[in-house]
Amino acid sequence: MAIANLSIAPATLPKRIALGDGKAAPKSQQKGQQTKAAIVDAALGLATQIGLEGLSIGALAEVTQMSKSGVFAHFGSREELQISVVREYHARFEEEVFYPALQSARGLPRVRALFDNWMKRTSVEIDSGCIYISGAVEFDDRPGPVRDAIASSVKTWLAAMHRSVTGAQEEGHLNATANAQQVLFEIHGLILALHYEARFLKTPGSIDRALQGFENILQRYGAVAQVKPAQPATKIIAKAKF
Amino acid sequence: MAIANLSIAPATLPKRIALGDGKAAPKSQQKGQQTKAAIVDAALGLATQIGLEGLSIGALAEVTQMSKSGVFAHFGSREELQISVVREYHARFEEEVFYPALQSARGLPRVRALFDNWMKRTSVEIDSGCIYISGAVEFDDRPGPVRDAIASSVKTWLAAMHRSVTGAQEEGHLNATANAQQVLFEIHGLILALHYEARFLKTPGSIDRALQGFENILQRYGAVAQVKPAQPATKIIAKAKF
DNA sequence: TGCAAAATAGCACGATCGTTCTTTTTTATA
DNA sequence: TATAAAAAAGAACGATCGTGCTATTTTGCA
Repeated sequence: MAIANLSIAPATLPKRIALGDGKAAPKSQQKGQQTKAAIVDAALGLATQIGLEGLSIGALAEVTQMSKSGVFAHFGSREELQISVVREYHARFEEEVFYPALQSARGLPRVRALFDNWMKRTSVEIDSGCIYISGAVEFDDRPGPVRDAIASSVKTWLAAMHRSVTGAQEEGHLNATANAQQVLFEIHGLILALHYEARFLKTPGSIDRALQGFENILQRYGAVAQVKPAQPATKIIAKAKF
Repeated sequence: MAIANLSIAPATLPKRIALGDGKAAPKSQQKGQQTKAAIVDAALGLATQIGLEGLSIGALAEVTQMSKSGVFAHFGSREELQISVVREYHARFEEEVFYPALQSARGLPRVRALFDNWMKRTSVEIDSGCIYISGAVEFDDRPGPVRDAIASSVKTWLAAMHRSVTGAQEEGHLNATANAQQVLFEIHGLILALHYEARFLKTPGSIDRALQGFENILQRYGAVAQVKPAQPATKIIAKAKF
């Protein structure tokens, strides 16, 4: 199960075969997919730093110690390479941010876990860069499949966060009259401000400000006290009530 | 007087001579500065759409009906052209967002006016693009004078907003115990989320969400009711108290 | 009006880009 | 181990890029 039913098939990964499936894995291609995965991995590393548009096949060939045409052959076009990178990013985001949060109980704990994981990833990306943010800027008025891939991934993730918020409302952890879209917008703003101020402006203390902003949002939207989720968190603001 | 004492001299504009200054304006260069201003104007239009990195001298020459070398000669390097664009953007931002807000009274009215103007500009930039946002992504790990120019402009503006918030605290319009940096971070997040969701994701209702978010922030940080500033505003949430 | 200076155009350069085509090497299997 | 297929390399293409150099045009002033 992926973030949503419209999850993207990880075509670039070496097919993570279901263990003990009985049926032998399709043996037709092996080395190809393997090096393709290595190329996508390197491309993802380059793209997070210099952006999907800055990603060049020549530079990628140098990094992977391959020839330009050798790299190119795996994708058929630069655009297809970019899409593969977006898909790989999506898969890792899902694996790192979404899935682990499902361990937390439905309601406010899961909202907190999702945000915490999102924050952790964004904190790392202060150094490495974020494709969802740079890609949005690079493709915001350039229609095409790359833009569609990025937008679809982001929307999938935001929809997952949205579900967790409405879930928290249904559990009575958040004010039922609150507009979940509004909550999401404000949370999204915190992440974007963190990325901007920490990565570009290098403003110290940005992470704490994002965390504090999240607590402010929860408080405003009527979060009642919860036992903090298992993950080590930073600070508790909401007063105990239950 | 500019946003801050470290304001940038508008070297690219046709010298906006002080009217009736007595002294004759320096006549040594005229046509040159004039076409240079026209080039910068066209460059700004291109850069907001496709970014400072996407800005090419060839495309600029085509737009301005000039030769590549004719355009190039005015700047000496592409980097200098980019810096000129940033400076021009800064000047217009100042003129459009900062100065008009000084008409509003110190304190909360001025904070509201600054944010309203910022919102208006950002709303326009949903279609045209914003150099402070795209530039941050393009140059976030590329040191150099272009990055410095963008960062300096943004910091100047954020510092101006920061002063207005502390001013509102001194006037007793906002909670004196509030952290102004925190307030600014959250406001900045609203602008960034608006740009992201409206321009890239094309999510409807984003403008209203940013406006609502601003009211939420003011309410949280103890805004007492104010007579709304002269500018037509959208909605009042805070309850009357004074 | 003539003349120096400034502004603009023309042209070519080296570099890099994505892509195509052909050839060589490597892989997987019968 | 032989062989066909897949993977990778090599070389070249047209296009675009920023930039430098030289010629031409335009400007402003004596």
